[in-house]
Amino acid sequence: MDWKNVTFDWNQARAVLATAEQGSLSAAAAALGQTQPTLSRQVAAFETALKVTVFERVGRGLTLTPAGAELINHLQDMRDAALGLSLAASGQSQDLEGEVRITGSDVYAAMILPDILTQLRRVAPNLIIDVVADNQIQDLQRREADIAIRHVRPEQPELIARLIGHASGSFYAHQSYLDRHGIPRTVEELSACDFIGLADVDRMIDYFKPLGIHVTANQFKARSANGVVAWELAKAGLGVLPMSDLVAQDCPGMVRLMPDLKMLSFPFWLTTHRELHTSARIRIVFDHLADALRSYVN
Amino acid sequence: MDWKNVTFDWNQARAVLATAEQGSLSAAAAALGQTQPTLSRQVAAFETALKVTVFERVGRGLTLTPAGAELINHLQDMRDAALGLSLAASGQSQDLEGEVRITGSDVYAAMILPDILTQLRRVAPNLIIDVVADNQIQDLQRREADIAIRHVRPEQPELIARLIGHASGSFYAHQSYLDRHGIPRTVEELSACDFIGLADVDRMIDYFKPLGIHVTANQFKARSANGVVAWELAKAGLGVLPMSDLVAQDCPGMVRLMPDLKMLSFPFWLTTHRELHTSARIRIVFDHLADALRSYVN
DNA sequence: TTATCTGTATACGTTTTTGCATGGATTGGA
DNA sequence: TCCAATCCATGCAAAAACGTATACAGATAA
Repeated sequence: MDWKNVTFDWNQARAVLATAEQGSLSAAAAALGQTQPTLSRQVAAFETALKVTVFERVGRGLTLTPAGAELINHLQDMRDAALGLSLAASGQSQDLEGEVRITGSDVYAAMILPDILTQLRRVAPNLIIDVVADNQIQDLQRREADIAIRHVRPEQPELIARLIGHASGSFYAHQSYLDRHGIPRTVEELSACDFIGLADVDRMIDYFKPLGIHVTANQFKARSANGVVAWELAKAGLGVLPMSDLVAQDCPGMVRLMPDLKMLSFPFWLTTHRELHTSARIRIVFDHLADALRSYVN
Repeated sequence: MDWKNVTFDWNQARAVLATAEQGSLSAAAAALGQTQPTLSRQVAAFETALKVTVFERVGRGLTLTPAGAELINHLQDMRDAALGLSLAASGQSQDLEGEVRITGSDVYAAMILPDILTQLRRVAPNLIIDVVADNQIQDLQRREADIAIRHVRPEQPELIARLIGHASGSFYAHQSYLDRHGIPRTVEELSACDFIGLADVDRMIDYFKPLGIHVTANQFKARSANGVVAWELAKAGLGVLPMSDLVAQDCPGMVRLMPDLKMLSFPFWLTTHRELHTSARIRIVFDHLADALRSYVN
């Protein structure tokens, strides 16, 4: 590597960019937390060093010369890289340590969060992540968790919520079940299947009705309030279970039933308490979760 | 724009990258033209400012920590942008002025160079470009030109030559000619066409023979030693003319004959004299021509 | 026109950064 | 084991950069 072409003063380059974007040396100085004379000298020194007149001094304010305009894109590239560096560094910072508690349904906690947290480990290795897997919604204001992944918007206006996107769900059954009972191709055939029950069978029955699926409680031949267990029951061929497509799609042997059936799509909300604004620790986890979940949903 | 995240010392960032890539503070200092204590302090200050331990001091030499490794890509992005800035700035430099004489065949000079020189104007606005359009090969050592675009490698070993790539040629005729005489679909039919003559008709006849095209001098019903004129004669429908596909492809009305005919492909050489090594003026034109021609050829 | 506001350039004392010299520490080979 | 080579950290004086204060210039409005 030949460094000779890169030994100009990079801080002066930043000063030039700030001046160009802010429109004046004074504004740039304020933005960068320096003084106007400093910016003035840095910009002048940059022009001398690279032998390019970047600005035309026209009375009050400076104007970019055509030569300067050709350089701006490169300066912006430098700034963007510096911004990326800053973000990465704040993740790697030794100061960024401590515990962040994330809550989500047991299914998401078991099926989706591990991958995301593996990526997060790279970005912020000193954080300790506590995953609270519970289908009951935790109370963020009482600090039962710092960040919640839920399908409902929180009611409390004190909480900060970000809509990640919408996910869809479908009915799934294992191939072994379908081999024995046939593949249901209509809502009527589906209504005759065995189902796996989640926490509240009556709520499930009510939830199925608008889809045209009419079942009775005794069709729920296997039950578990734990979503992961219920999913395993379905994988064992014990019946049909509605499941988020996100979770189900990578599961071999499980067949998505009636793909044309329009199941309700449900929103993905990421919620946290006000400390998001003051805690870099929580912010970086929140932002990373938002990014990662968004890429899962889309 | 919020500059707070970017106000760390960018020169320190460069010091960190150089140290990481060179493997030691001493080597980095030598590469950057500074001293080892300076680098030592810059790296330490960077680590303090961003609260990241980038290097592990292990006896002789430093080793990147995992946290540091996460930052290297961003640092390289910054460096790459700085390099781009440096190149652009050297083009825009007020010092980069004077004349550069480029020679090439009249066809390339008229049909290809203008576009390339328009781009070059943006990159190096203070240069004066003199285009020597001549089908005779100019003598670079006698400074009849600074840079030559040719299809032959220069014999003199004192000259610097770069192979740009290979271009192909084909026979072309105007639609109006083909309307009158029909489209030749075999070498025999092509051998019966009228041709446009360039400088030396006998050499053209010899050149056609290995392709299976046998013509006589009196089939060259129109002639010009000037390639652009010959091309215009062909566009007027006066006959068939072999032409570089590069030049011909964007010419409406001109039809490429027998696309399956394997015409010889010819190399593109960019040649200059030794001053390339000492003149930024010539170097930037040479490099820009090489880039632009390469994108034309490929 | 004049007063005022906004913005840039320069002088000067202070702070920060740099290079030189040096000491301490580790590695590799005699 | 000892020596030489290599490399990093630190003290100190010189050099460079910075901030404060101020002077100067164009734009705006009374």
